[in-house]
Amino acid sequence: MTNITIQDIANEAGVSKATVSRVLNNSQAVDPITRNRIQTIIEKRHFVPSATARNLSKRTSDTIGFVVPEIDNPFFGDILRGVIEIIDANNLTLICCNTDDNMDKDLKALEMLKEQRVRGLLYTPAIDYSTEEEKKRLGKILKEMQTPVVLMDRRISLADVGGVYFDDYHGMYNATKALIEHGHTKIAIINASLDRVLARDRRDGYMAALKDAGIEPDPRYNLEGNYRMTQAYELSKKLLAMEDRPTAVITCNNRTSLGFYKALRERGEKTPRDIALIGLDRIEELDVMGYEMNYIERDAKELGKRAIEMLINRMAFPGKAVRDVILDTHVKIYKI
Amino acid sequence: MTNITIQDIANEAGVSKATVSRVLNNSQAVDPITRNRIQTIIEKRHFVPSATARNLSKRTSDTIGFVVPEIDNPFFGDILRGVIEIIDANNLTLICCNTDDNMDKDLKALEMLKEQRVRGLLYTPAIDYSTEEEKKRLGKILKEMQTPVVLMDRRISLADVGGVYFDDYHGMYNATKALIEHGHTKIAIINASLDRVLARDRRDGYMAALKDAGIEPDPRYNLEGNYRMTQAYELSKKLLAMEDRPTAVITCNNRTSLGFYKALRERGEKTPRDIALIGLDRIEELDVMGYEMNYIERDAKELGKRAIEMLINRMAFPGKAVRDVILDTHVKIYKI
DNA sequence: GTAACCCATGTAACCGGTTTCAATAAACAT
DNA sequence: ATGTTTATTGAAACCGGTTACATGGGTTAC
Repeated sequence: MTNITIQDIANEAGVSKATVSRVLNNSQAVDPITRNRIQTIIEKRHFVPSATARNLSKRTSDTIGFVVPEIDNPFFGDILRGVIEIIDANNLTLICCNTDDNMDKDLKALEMLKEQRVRGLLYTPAIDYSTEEEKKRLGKILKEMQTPVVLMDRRISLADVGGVYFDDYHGMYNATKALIEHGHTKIAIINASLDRVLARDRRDGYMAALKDAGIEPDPRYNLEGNYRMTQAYELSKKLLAMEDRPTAVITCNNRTSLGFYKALRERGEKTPRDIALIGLDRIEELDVMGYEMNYIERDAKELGKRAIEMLINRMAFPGKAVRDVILDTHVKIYKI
Repeated sequence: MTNITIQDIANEAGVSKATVSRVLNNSQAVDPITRNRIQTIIEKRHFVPSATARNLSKRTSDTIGFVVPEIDNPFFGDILRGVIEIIDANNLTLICCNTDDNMDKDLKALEMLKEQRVRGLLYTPAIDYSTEEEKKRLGKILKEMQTPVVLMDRRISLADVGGVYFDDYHGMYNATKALIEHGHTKIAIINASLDRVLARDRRDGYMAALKDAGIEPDPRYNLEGNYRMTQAYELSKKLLAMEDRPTAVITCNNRTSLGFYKALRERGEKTPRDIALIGLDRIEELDVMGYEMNYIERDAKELGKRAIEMLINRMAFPGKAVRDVILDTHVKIYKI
């Protein structure tokens, strides 16, 4: 009933388990005849060695942790897809965690992954931490994991932690610029919390474009949300109801775009007739349907690939200096 | 540099590692004073015991395998989300695999999960196996895993394997019926491969509705695909170009719906003006945008929850008879 | 013929936990 | 005071692999 072990194979082959282990790992010369005999038995018995025992013995594992805030968001789904492709190609194993953008769940997930002794960590931190203390705690836990960490999409400044990010600064800059070139001056941005570097980058790109065009930014157009559709919807509702409302809007992820659209639609309005929109991230379904949403394109699958590649590299060369990867973005305009 | 172990804690506390283990597991009475001392040290040192060692010693694990064909498809993303919620609540660990609907990758993933000695398996088999031999091989591997298996969404008849499925028969029946009631008689179905039970169920539901209405089915309207957008697109293109083409179409998943729309749009046509459509599965983005696609609703997240719940139950009561769960579907019609 | 070497394999310790069993001391009963 | 029970803890084996080191037979060199 119980699982067959290396000892069972050794017994049946009349050798010691060391020899079987050598066959399994191709680690030392084994007499071809013996090797053959052992391999035959292994196949006949469908013996698969226990990764648990191997990991314990080797004091390592081939397991990678993957922690993101919203696994059912296509953005992270695409990232995950990219990650898994490389994972498969390298015979690694992926443990997935979802945090709902809730730092408590982040910490719980990291704890669990430490317990699992993962070899590396791919991580998009929750948006909701704020205090310096929480940040410190996070940094400490990451350090304690004794394992390379690669951040995805969202940056936190921590020593020794690499990351793959999008160039949201220029994404926002170019999107804003495109709107300005089409005559817009009252441009709103539905951003995430400015506590976070990424959101500040986006705001900076947006501000820089305004400044370069000599447009005075209106603080009322500078919205802070949390990446969720519901909140973007609420913010948009207010925004659209303003008497001096903007003529163009930029969002900060796919959910925010949808939230904006929902609010807009409720008013019986639409883009670009009543207001212009440039969304952050393509929404595949809309594109296929021929629904022409302008967007800042970011290749999430590519980000996933680059992140896991960086992680594997860091696993291979632990000492090597960390260098972030910044991925380009492209502004795709149908009609403003 | 290396990880701190139970022995380190024991040394520092001046006790044996057995006692530390007892504290960790609350498994036996330990003098409150000793317990306190040990716990303090554990916290001070941020000791997290190795799951690997524990698993080896206990000859079990808290790890669940999750194998699906297309992790970046929102349908599976939703399932995954449901699964993870329950996983978290039960302090389990989830290993994710993607198969691209390719049975070779299925087998490779299952092998890997066996190696990891997972406690249970959530599995949506690839669509592309066909021969009896392959099916046998799959059954054998699943049996060899010595672990409960719960199938998700796609059924294969194997002894001792439970599953959670949607009632696609009635979904299709009701969708077809709705179309008929709106006057359609030439109704096409873009299905998956009829090698599979699920696709046959759907065809049966569709056929039954036609029969109940006294409509002779047209074999040319009975399309077989592979769940992918590209193929649905090709099939739809041909279908729409037929001279005696159907007046209504039913698809078999979200990708198929999009493929159909793409083909339709290329012809400058749209629903429901030129042809009626009922898609299988809601497409959230379209719904939010107010794009009124009729659909057969299936709650994928709920399926995920039910599947992992069933799995946990089977882990707890290994002997218990297997009983499948069939989830209802609802036809949502905007305009036909 | 013997020393030096190589090849194939076995022995045993080890990884970091859990668990059974035994030991000791304190508490209790008589 | 002595025997019995109970509470707390330690010693040691075990889980299923890996690996450093030892062993022994067969070659080769001289």
